[in-house]
Amino acid sequence: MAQKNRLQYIILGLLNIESKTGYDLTKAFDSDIGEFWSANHSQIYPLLKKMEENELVSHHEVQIGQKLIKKSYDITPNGKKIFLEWLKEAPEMDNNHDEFVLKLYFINNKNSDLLKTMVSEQIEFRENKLNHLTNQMKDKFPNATKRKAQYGHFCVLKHAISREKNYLNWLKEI
Amino acid sequence: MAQKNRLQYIILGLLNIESKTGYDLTKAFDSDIGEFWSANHSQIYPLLKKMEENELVSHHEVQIGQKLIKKSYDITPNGKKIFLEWLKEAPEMDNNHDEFVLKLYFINNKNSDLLKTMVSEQIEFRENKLNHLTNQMKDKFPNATKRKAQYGHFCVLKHAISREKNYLNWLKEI
DNA sequence: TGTGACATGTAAGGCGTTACATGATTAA
DNA sequence: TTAATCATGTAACGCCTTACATGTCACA
Repeated sequence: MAQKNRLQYIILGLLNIESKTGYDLTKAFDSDIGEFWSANHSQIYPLLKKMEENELVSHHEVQIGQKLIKKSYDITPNGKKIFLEWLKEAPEMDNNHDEFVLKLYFINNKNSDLLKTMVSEQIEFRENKLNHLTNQMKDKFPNATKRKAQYGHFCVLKHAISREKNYLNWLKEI
Repeated sequence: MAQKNRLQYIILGLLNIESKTGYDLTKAFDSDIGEFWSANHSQIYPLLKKMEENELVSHHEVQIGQKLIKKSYDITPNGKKIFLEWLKEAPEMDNNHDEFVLKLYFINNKNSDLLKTMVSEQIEFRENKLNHLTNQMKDKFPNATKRKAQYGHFCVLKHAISREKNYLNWLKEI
């Protein structure tokens, strides 16, 4: 029944860069990562706890002021292993989230084979999608009358097409 | 504590076009609507039941073969009212779903004031976002060295920027 | 001395996915 | 006659949002 649990991998990816607190992670979702994923602190803190139980992360305490002690989380060797395995799997296409972009975020070597494979697979996937969409456009809106009768639908379809074209251009640049 | 419950509005919008069965609605999410929203039949059937209890929809039965009886759902006057109220509200910006595109899908009159207002508000919103992203780009990737060190992050940000530009072009065409 | 950012949690409940279940109809 | 599609449900469970709750620290 297992669902994707992608938040876990994002956290591992972020901790793989450097040790962070729950608060730091929360902020990351409001800035960088926020561009393609969101999460609240109320989701992050319990998950970190669970991940620590599963030995994917550990934490050390950092004294800040007189009283405040931060918990800074670190990725464990096992966590790294799990993260890298996930990164290598083919990204799943989900309507709501783009797992390809998510994985790309964590790939920093421009010349890695993984990157090349992922990009070319993604190009193929997107080309199929674009093809499907342009066919839909031809079928549903062959003339101005139909375009007018369902203007909203027409606009949305046009949007999807231009989005895919733009996506492809971007992919080909990489 | 109420969450958005946008699926309900999509169903109302689809039934507002014409009477449909749960199966028809399910199929709609695999084609047209699937471009920007997804839903499974296991979510749709119980929701239709609940919506009928709340008098947003009703159903009539249609005999198909010897034994099979379909339930075709119709929007009620109250359902229409609720749907139109939702359509008029400013779309909320959510990281996962684009409520603007969703609402646009249901607007068929090219010259409606509602469309004009929504589009211009959306343009403003997207321009702010684009601005914010280009600033981020300047801050984080001022030179080739930094772009190389975090190549994935750089690509993702470039993607977000080109996506927003593309979105704006599309909006301005409408 | 008070405001805003930092910091960390828990609880309730709705939303969405996956799986389980069953049966009818149509067309090859 | 059998496979694909049509058609309609329920159950389990994880994910996510909203709200509740508390306290520290830096700076003006």
